[in-house]
Amino acid sequence: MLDVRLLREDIQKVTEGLKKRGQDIGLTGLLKLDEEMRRLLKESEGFKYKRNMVSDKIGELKKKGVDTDKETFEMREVSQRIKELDARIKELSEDINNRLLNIPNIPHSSVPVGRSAGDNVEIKKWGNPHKFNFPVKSHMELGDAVGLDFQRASKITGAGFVLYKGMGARLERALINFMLDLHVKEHGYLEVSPPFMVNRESATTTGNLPKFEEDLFKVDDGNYYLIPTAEVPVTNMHRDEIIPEVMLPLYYVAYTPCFRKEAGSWGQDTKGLIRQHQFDKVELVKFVKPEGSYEELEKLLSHAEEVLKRLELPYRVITLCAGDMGFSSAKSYDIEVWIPSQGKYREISTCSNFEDFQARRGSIRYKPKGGGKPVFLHTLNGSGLAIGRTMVAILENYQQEDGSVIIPEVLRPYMDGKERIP
RNA sequence: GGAGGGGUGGCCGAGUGGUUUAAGGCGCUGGUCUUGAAAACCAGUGAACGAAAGUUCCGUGAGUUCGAAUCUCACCUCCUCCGCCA
Repeated sequence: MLDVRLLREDIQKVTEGLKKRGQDIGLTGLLKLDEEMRRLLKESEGFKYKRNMVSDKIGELKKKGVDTDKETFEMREVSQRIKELDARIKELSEDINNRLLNIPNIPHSSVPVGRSAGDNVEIKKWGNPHKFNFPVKSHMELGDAVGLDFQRASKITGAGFVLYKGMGARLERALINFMLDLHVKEHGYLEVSPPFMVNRESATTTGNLPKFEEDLFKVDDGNYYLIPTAEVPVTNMHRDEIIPEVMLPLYYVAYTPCFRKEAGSWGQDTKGLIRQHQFDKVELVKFVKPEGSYEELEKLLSHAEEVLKRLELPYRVITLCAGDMGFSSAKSYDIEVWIPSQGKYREISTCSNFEDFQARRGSIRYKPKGGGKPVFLHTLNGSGLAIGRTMVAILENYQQEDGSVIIPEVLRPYMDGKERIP
């Protein structure tokens, strides 16, 4: 959420920032509402001051046994007026808030201008795609032998789900454990295992609500939502909290399944593991002071990259252009892994700095050491990594002519030393 | 699912209609004292809006009243017991 004060003080800057995203949002109406609300608030407070004074006086007079009918009658009207004003103020502030909640974050100055994925900028490549001297198979073709069962998942639930069996299930679990261990033991993250359903407030903090409700699975029973990423529950760990400065930075890593409706992406990646309604992901989340948040983003990115380096999977990193970034992000990098069957790099992680956008929505602040007012901190997160797509990359990049798949060395300790599946 | 009891500042805890501008304690910060420390003593210690005066916040939301932490209703949540259950 943007700061209303920024709108009041520099509406030009905000408008330009949003234009960079390709969004032309009129803000003058919002400013008018804000002005009116503040005017009424002043008026209401004046009446409240009066009410408090006279009410105290009534108390004293009554103690002395003096008649207070005149004052009581007068205050009855004042109270009525306050009630009306407060009702209007509440309406206005709800309206203002709703509008603010629907405005995306302003891109950081280093973010390239652009409308869509075509304008993203590649900044780094690592590893070389392997040359195969036989026709490469897709992970769907390879998957059968290692226990990927799409047919049965579809019978059990429907399209967009997968059933892992045998060594496939084992490989998935190995990936989760490998990634968690790396981030916990070597990168200094605290492992958390959060709820997989969240309430409205939590989904609003991260920016999934109110604008993107159609992307979420709703659990009707309790007004809960299945999480689309661990970012949602983990970021909300500190919602409505004021953290002592000495506690910062906070690094968390969480493994969770993720549930997404994928509304609006019909027809893309309909087959295979790339796009599923449910997939597993290991997610990195940081709470940091504003000053260092962009260095923290670089570090976060390197932590996610490290997973691919150790798995020896070729990848590249791109900076997302303003138009291709997520709603809440101020700057995002995508890591894309090489997919041999498609002959291109595909997204496997997004690392983002949200600055204080989410912190403001969720009121997540820290208390400065030397005293002073609480300050909104900066939140960041990134996949480290998406398990399903990592599975795809391993199956395809490590495939052998006979249809078997070599297990990357770092995963073997998690698989009883096995070197190859099936 | 049934029955009962709670939710007050960083923490503990008093407060059942009007000097409560939320007592008191602990913790924390600063000071005095001390060779240094501890102890003792003194002072200061929540948040939002506002230039300020001030207004608001005692789980949340409605209501009663001139006036609500305090009374009424609904909801949320925690605890105890019973039942069911991984």
